[in-house]
Amino acid sequence: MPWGRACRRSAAEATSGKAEPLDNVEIARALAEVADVLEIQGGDLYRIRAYRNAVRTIEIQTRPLARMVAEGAPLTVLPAIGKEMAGHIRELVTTGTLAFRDSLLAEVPRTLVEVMRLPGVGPKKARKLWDELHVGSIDELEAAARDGRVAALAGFGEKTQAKILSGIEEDRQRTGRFLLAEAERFVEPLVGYLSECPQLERLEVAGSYRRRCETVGDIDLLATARDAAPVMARLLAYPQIDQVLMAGDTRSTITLGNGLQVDLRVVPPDCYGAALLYFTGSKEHNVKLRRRAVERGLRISEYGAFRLADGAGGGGEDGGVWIAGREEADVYATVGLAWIPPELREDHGEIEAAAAGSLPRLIEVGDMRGDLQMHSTWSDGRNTLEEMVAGCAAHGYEYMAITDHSKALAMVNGLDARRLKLQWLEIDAIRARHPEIHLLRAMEIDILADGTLDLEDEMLAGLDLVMVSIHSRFELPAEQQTARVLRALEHPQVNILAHPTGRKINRRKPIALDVEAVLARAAELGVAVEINASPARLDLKDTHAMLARELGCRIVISTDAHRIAELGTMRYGVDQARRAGLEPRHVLNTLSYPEFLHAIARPAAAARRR
DNA sequence: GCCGTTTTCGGCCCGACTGTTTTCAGTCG
Repeated sequence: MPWGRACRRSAAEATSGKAEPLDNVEIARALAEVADVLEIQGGDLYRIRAYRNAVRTIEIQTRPLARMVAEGAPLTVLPAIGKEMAGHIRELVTTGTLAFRDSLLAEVPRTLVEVMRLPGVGPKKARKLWDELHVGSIDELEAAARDGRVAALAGFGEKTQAKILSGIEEDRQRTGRFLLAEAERFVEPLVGYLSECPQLERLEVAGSYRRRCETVGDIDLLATARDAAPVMARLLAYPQIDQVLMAGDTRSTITLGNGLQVDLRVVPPDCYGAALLYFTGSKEHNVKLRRRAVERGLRISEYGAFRLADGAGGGGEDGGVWIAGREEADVYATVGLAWIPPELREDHGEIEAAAAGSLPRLIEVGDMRGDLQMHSTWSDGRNTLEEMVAGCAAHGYEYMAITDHSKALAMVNGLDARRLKLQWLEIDAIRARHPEIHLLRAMEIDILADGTLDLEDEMLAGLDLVMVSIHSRFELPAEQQTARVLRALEHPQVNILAHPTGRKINRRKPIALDVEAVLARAAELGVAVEINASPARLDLKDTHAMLARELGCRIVISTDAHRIAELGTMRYGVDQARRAGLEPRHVLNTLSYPEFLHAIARPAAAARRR
């Protein structure tokens, strides 16, 4: 097959003079390297951040900066690009290199940055490892740690050495998958860019992205077009391409600057539905679907559904007669199934449910009537309480809870009883000014190491909503951690257990917790559990949320927004709820305000049993 | 280093806690 050839732009080509000018990916990478080395050198934090902000801007530009430079367009109109950055960009475009970056890299190797990212190692320790052991990469660090050279360094010790080794181990096991939200940040501009191609008819992102998995490995784009060539040409001209791995007539594979691999296939309209089904997966879902087809004398592939001649086996030279494939629903219909929402396609019982006509009416963002976790400038939020209220009102919510941190989180200016009372005064005033939304007095209260709460009981009684969560002592053994959480749930004032496992996807493992025991007890006590919609948390995760539903838990979805813009992350929580098969009736904050207040209250019987 | 102000510079998260080490980097939200 004429899949084309892989090609890679090398730095040598870029600097050879006859090559094309640097593209956005290379420009962003050069500035990121500056930020990395400045960090190791202990440079000014705000200066480092300025470079990182510039990188973020460049990463999502769909216009080539080189063209802007060539046309003399002002670069400083772009956010986070000032005089200095504009100068760097012009230098990179016109000379292919950046003297400032090169001078920084003369002092430390760029692989030292990976060393700095290990847990327990920061800029200072990375620098010391380089200066004293000449360790400049993860591999070199592993070797040094194995012969005990790391522990012998001043400022290091046996435990640090062991932590480094386990950190390297974890780093190696990391999946290389991207957070869904992070992938989205790169995919949405690409989809918008491709959509401007006049020959393009339909375009959809398939794969785990479409199933709304919490992380995605790569991106599968599926398109139909009368003529595939202009669509492929437009993809290959995308300014954010890092490498072209494959460039064929109907299929191309590229990587973007952040390493995300993107596959584009152009298929004929007659098999678009079948191909979308095939490339959306999951594999397990497809396998079961194909088996169901075989039972009915059919064959389903990415090209369509085919009726096999009597006695014909699957996969033979006679592929059967094409009977469907234009739309996904047509293909499902051939095996007697209703169309199944992508989020459910994990072979978790959705095919049986579709066959029985009992697919859930999945929850949607539009069902949400309130947001129940967010922070303001009273603790670590970036917007004032009133700004958050206005933000929630703009989202059309009927109610909201402001949940600043409690005093145990001193570093985020957590509230003690005195400041909480002051906040209540402000809440009273804001309630008067914002009759359009019900503002609940709430708090995200730390569960202390022994399972007690970080707020006095008499203050708890003054809250409309008590949310509890863990922000410390993540490493407790399972038995102790579970007992800690269970003790907190038993407190009769507690309404919601927030981000129950405390995980940060790709960054922090969940706490050792008997999730089933906690969910079961929460269900008995009438304590709701949260699906935290923050893209890096998504906690409860999909399977835990499914378990919560099965156990009869009350469930809420909230954003944990620390600024107005993050109120929009509700959709990621809803995505996970959909993957768990949740309907609006399973989620308390789809209820009207009076119904919600009634539903969130702890049943008296449960409180008495304490 | 950028931004926004109301044009020449201050704000931009940061500061208590932990573990390891013996003075401080890393962590947490």
